[in-house]
Amino acid sequence: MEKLRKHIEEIIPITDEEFESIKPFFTIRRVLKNQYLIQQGDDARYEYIIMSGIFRVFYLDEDGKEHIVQFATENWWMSDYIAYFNQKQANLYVVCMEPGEVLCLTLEGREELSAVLHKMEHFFRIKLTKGFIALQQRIISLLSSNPQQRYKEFADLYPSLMQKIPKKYIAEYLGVSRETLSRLYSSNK
Amino acid sequence: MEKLRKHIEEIIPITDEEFESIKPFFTIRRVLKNQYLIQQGDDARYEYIIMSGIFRVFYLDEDGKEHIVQFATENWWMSDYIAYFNQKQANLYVVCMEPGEVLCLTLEGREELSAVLHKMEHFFRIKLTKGFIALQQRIISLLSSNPQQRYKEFADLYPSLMQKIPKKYIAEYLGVSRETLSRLYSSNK
DNA sequence: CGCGCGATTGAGTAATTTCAAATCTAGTGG
DNA sequence: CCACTAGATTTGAAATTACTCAATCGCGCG
Repeated sequence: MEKLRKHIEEIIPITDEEFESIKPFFTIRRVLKNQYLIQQGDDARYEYIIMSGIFRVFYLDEDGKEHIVQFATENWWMSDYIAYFNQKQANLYVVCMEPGEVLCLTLEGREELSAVLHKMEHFFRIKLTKGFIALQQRIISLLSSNPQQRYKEFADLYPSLMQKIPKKYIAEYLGVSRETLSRLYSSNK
Repeated sequence: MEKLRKHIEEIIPITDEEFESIKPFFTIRRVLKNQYLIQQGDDARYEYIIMSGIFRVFYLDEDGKEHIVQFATENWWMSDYIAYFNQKQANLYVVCMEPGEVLCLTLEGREELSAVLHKMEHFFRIKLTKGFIALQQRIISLLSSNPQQRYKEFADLYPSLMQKIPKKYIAEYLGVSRETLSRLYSSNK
């Protein structure tokens, strides 16, 4: 839980008392490799803050092909946010690639925290702002860069993930087939 | 300005007094067709809330090709958010396609409003949440749908824009050439 | 050692882009 | 009202890019 406090205080300092009131909203959960936190059809009851481990969030299309919405490691947030915020059934999957621990937060918890503690609403807003920017960057990248450039951008942005994640998932993140990705970096240095 | 109040109260009710304190943060600006609100290299001083008119936000790549980040009409927000939130120089362009009026808000204004009025921080958070979800939807669409499906999704989502916006910009939004887009709906009904 | 998963390679195919030209349309000025 | 123009759309054909499918290779783990 100390990690959570550090995480919050990267945005805004809080008192011991405040942190004590925040803690009960989060529950900790240990996750094993290949375990699913969310599957299509589930209620997306929680969003997860990652304490340790590596996860991927993906959409499975009608042809059974995976498309990766995001990777997530320490201090990242993840959920099927479309389902979570609208309290609908999940369309996405969240699965563990490297075992670890996550903190779970319900939407009611998030909203109550925001209502009761202005600082927490601020915290969530700032996190969302950063998330929003990151998504917009990715859209621009998808629209304007070819697969080769996108691969390079990804490698520059997330060097640590490059090491730890099978290339085929990176391909699914970039929106190319794994064969194409393989050819990109074998040919072009 | 009454429109602004209505816009805010779609999320959260405010008192007359509160609205009076909010108003001074916004300045109104009339915009002509083909006028640029932001150009690459500018300071992205403002975000804009659209009272009327139609706008597009786009990225111009090294080949001089446009890639549309978003369209915007009444009650939408727009800016080069990457530059705005980081207070860096803009990489994007914001240009008027149908004349109208916008409200302008600086980042300092946004932050001060958020700090002083918890309700406004709430308002911004909720708006960001919706924006975040929309961007994620678009990423999933870009990854998992072919141009034909994306075109249909766009038409379903924004039927009014279909009428008012030249097809070539829709192509740039969907990430296909205008020729390809043209062929899509000429062949496939 | 052998299995299973991931990565690579090759060949053929499908989709999209590019470039060029023709057509269409809305707005302007005579 | 008509002719003209600029921009938008469509069409055609060739070139490019990425995909699919299939086979092979490589490696870690039991």
